[in-house]
Amino acid sequence: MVPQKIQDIKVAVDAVIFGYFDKKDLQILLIKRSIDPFKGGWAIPGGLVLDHENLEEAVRRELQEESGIKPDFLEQLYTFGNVDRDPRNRVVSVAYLGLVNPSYHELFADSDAEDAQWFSVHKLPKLAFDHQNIIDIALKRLRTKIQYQPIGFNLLNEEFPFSDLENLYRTIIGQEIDRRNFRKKIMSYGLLNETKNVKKEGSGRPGKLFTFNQEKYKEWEEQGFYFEIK
Amino acid sequence: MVPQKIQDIKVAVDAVIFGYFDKKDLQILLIKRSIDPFKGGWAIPGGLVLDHENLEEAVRRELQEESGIKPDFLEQLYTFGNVDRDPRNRVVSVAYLGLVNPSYHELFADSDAEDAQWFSVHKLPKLAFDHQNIIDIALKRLRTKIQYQPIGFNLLNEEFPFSDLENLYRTIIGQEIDRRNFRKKIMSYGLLNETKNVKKEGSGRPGKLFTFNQEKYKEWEEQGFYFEIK
DNA sequence: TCAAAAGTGTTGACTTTACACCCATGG
DNA sequence: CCATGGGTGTAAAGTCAACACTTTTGA
Repeated sequence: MVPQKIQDIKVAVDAVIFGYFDKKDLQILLIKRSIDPFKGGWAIPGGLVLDHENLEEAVRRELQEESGIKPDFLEQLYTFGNVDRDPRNRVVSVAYLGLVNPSYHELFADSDAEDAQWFSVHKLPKLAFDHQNIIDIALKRLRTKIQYQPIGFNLLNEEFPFSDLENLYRTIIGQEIDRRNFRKKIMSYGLLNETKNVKKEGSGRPGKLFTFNQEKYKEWEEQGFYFEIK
Repeated sequence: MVPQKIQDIKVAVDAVIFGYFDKKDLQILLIKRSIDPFKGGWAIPGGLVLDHENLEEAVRRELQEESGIKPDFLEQLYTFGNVDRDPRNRVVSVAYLGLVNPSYHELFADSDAEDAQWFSVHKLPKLAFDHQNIIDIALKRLRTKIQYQPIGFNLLNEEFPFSDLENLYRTIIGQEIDRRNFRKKIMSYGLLNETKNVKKEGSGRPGKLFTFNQEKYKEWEEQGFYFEIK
């Protein structure tokens, strides 16, 4: 196929992990680099793939090592392979997009990173390598994807008031939505199970709590829906 | 980030190239391997990335070398990185999806391949490596994508009768479509420019020839449309 | 004049949008 | 009783689906 000249390219994985805290912005997980290049700078988690592990295993391991996070949803995003991405070697990096409910995960920085933190997508620090570009692409994908697959639920608590879902969509899409029409649409998909519980905290009338229906989720995940928000 | 143990993984690119001949099935470009493993077997074009070239450059070079094809449309599909993909080394392969109008491209097998041929997606030979899997994923992507982006035009001649577009959709989606509704919908997007020419060959009433509107294409490519075919 | 493919409209069903007031609770 | 957020319906506009006959050409 190709002359067997020795190839000098490294393979890495990186992860853009989104988390959502109610009433706040959409957040992204960043780690502070403990080694050069960009030592002390912020970057998305990631690292070189080990010889014996599959790509997704590699991302999960790196996430674990660098931040303690185990994402609920994780899918391949895009592979970045330009020759000048890394000042040391040529590195081809397979980027993943992950979703996490941060209230179920404690963040800690392990050996491989000096620190790990959530940052609002609107207030990101300057990032190492081409990571800002990777995040931009991830955000675009998330915004598109949430409109035809029910992945948003991965960011919410197991039981959540309807308004959480509403705010999540508002936040991710960055656009006002009509509460009545939104509720009708979501309800029509049959994705939500009503529980008998109600939200306690906060002022105002307590909202019913919902869980989401895993079977319906799978159905809609496969066939997709069309959910344009006006 | 990660201990600098020497990594032993190779980086390759592969391409699933679709071509469409009027009145025929959708076709895929395959090459006959001239080296082991799978020597003499059929595979999708591809090969190792050179140190100094970007990923997309690598695919284009390999396609050129192995078949003489320069795809009109080419985008990254997915990266396949399981540990056991290749019996020799570990190879991570970045797969691309390409579209070509075969009547504008002569196929030839160059030094790197014994032969290069179009195969109907419905009559593929047994394929090397995990290439059948890659093709399955590419087909799925093509079928989905053609329903929200106007990429189909890349498969047609520069001037084409409306029925070509119709048949193309029928073929790719593998489903009957309503001619009247289809035409209305496509026309409403403003993607087509009517020419003064008509199709000559074939029996029956000659059809007007159309070209497609590059500017509108770009618009719709970015914003996407929603085109479910019933 | 026949066969083959091109071209073309309308109606009813359904879906989407726009829009505002009352309700339940806690302080 | 006030503030806060939760919960709900309807009508008009727009879009989609279903459906069949006429036109143009070449043989």
